[in-house]
Amino acid sequence: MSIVARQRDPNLASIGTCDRRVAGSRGRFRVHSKKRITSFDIAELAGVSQATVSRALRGDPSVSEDTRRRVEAAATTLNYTVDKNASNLRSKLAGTLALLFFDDPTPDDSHINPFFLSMLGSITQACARQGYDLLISFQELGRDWHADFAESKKADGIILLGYGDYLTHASRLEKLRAKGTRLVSWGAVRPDQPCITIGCDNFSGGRAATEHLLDQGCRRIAFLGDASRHFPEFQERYRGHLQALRTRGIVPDDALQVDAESSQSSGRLALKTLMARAEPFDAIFAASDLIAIGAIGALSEHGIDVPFEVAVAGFDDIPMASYVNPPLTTVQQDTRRAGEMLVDSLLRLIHNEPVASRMLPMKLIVRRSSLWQEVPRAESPREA
Amino acid sequence: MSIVARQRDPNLASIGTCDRRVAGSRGRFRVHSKKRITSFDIAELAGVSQATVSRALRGDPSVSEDTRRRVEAAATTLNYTVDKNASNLRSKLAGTLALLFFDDPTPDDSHINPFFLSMLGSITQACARQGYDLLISFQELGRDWHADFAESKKADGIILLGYGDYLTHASRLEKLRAKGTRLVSWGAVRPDQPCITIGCDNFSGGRAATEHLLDQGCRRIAFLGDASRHFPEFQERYRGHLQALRTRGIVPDDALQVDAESSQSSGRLALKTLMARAEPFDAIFAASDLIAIGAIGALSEHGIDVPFEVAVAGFDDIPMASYVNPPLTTVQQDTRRAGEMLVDSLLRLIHNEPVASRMLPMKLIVRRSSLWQEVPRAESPREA
DNA sequence: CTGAAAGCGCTTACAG
DNA sequence: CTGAAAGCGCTTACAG
Repeated sequence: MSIVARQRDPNLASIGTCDRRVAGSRGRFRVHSKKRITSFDIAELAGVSQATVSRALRGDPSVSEDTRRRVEAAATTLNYTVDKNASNLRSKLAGTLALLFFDDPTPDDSHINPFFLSMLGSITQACARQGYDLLISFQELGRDWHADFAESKKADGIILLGYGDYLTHASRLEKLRAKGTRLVSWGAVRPDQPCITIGCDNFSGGRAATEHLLDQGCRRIAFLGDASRHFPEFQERYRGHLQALRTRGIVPDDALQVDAESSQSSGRLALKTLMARAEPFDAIFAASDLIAIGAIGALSEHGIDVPFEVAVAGFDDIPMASYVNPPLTTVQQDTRRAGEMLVDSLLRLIHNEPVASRMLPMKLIVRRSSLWQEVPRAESPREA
Repeated sequence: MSIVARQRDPNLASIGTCDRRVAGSRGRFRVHSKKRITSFDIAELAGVSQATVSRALRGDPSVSEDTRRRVEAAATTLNYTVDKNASNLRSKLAGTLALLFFDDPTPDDSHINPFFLSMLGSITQACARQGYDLLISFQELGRDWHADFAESKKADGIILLGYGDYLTHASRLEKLRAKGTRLVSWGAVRPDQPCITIGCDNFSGGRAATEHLLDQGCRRIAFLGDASRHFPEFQERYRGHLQALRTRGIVPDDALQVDAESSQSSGRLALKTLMARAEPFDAIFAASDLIAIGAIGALSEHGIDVPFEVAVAGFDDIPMASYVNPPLTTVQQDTRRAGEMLVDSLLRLIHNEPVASRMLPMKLIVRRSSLWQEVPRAESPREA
């Protein structure tokens, strides 16, 4: 045994001939000074092979309990950490998920949309619970986005997040899929989605919000939000809205739909556009809370009272919604659950387990912005 | 040249003897089918050595323009992406920063503190601008946190974020530093900080808020927030608060300070504690907006009007602050700037450039929650 | 300006 | 249960 050790360390032979103080001075041999501590160092200290160190540290069941303990002790002593790059290179796994975040940096708020911030938080936490790291990357929507994480082996899979214009993405998503990239996205759950998608039940949410406004006695409900194919989630909400109207025998009026993207400034602008049309309206269903909050601001500038003159409902239930004045009625999306589902689905994809797109239930949260009952309404506009 | 090629690919020799169809059928040689495309494939296609491919793709100036173009074309053709694990393993750089996020998961809000969410957003964006990826990791404050990113070579440096009890961290930070880990933290900028720290000018912020409240005529200003060494940022704000009082000749009253951590529920609780003490107070300076918002909620439950009976100021200027009722006077921290500074400082550290801790200027944002002037106050409590 | 060769620090068949 | 050996896909001196 000692012979083996001697063979391994040529310096050992010279110790006998060394001055005692020199030999005693640390660093005479084993001069790891600036060198990284590797599994070989642990192996030497624990008296096992490097391969065994690797197995022990990864919890391979074939390693004996006794050996594992010795290896772990040695690793602790030397303050050793496995080099992830080497480990990933060999195993072809990264232990990391990537979040591609698409944000249209609207000029007014350099702040990120609070809804997505909340999603981001829940995704991060879900990853942590699963023992994965999360790599975050912002992608400006306009630019050519690169999702090299998977190909470059930095991440095992990708989560796409953002109000996306999926039409412009479709070809890229297809390309990624062709390469075998594991991919899940947050968005509108539809049969034609190019990848596994987790999303809120936008249709039911839109219907519930509009039904609620109808229940309040509103008859001319404006929809603020881009209802085109470019914003499938908004479009679903709009479809739900239309369905609620039709079920009650109300003919939708195109003049009451104004495009808007999810920001306060856009909501404010949409309200002004709506006012300029001089169409009477008694309620607003905004495709997102930010739009709703912007619209409420514009309404109050026009001296229009919410909810007594115009009832307002939003979508998302961002934290701010319960603090605006009046508190905002909205459709809540369970971001915590959403984050969990996204991470869970992606991991299933990575492990080649069956996965399907899924729709998460929404919940209508009624707050003061939509409540007319308190004061009976004098002159509510009739249907044209 | 063709001889070299022949040596490289033993299959080449047999082509002549093969049935034409077999030789023609793709996959007879070069069976990359499931194999990853590597720099060797690019080298072959571009007619250069693998080393040259590596140089060309990294933009090494020694590569000729012509060669670079050929290599890039080949890479595009084969849809090649550099394997980051291999590249990092060799170069010992990750192109990634890690964000260790310390959050005390308070029972009431599973949501992340909005202030940090905003910091997270700005840090992510700053990283993107610098061409770095960001690895995010949640650390529960109570637990033994592991910052293995640097050692495991997944990240080139670490940003620490969170209202930290730095005393409990100090030893760990020291250990990391000893290992040579690049580290910057967000927090209280003090001479005794164990690492480079970027932070708001909490002292001036606290002073400004209290001076403002004094200017409004308030005389008994309660401070809601943990003012112990365990929350250095809150402590600085408290110190600023005390200084403002003393400058005006007001003797601080310990009975007006109530511990609270940054959450609404904690703010609510602190307000109740304060009320239970039966000490008169005419204003509240909360160490954070969340505390302030919680306190306002509790005040309104007690039928106490804000701002006419009690003026309130917070700290942070989270997005919600301008939407609560009444809108909250607060001390704004420039999160965008903060994120930039953190990333910038960390990169300087990584590049061995000189860096120093820095304090960012704050800005008092006066909103309605602190404004008494509108209605002259009847019975303001006198100093004891 | 380019190539041949070594090696980063692991994991994983293959043996025993 | 453990070891010897190969090799993951790059980067980087070292030559020329």
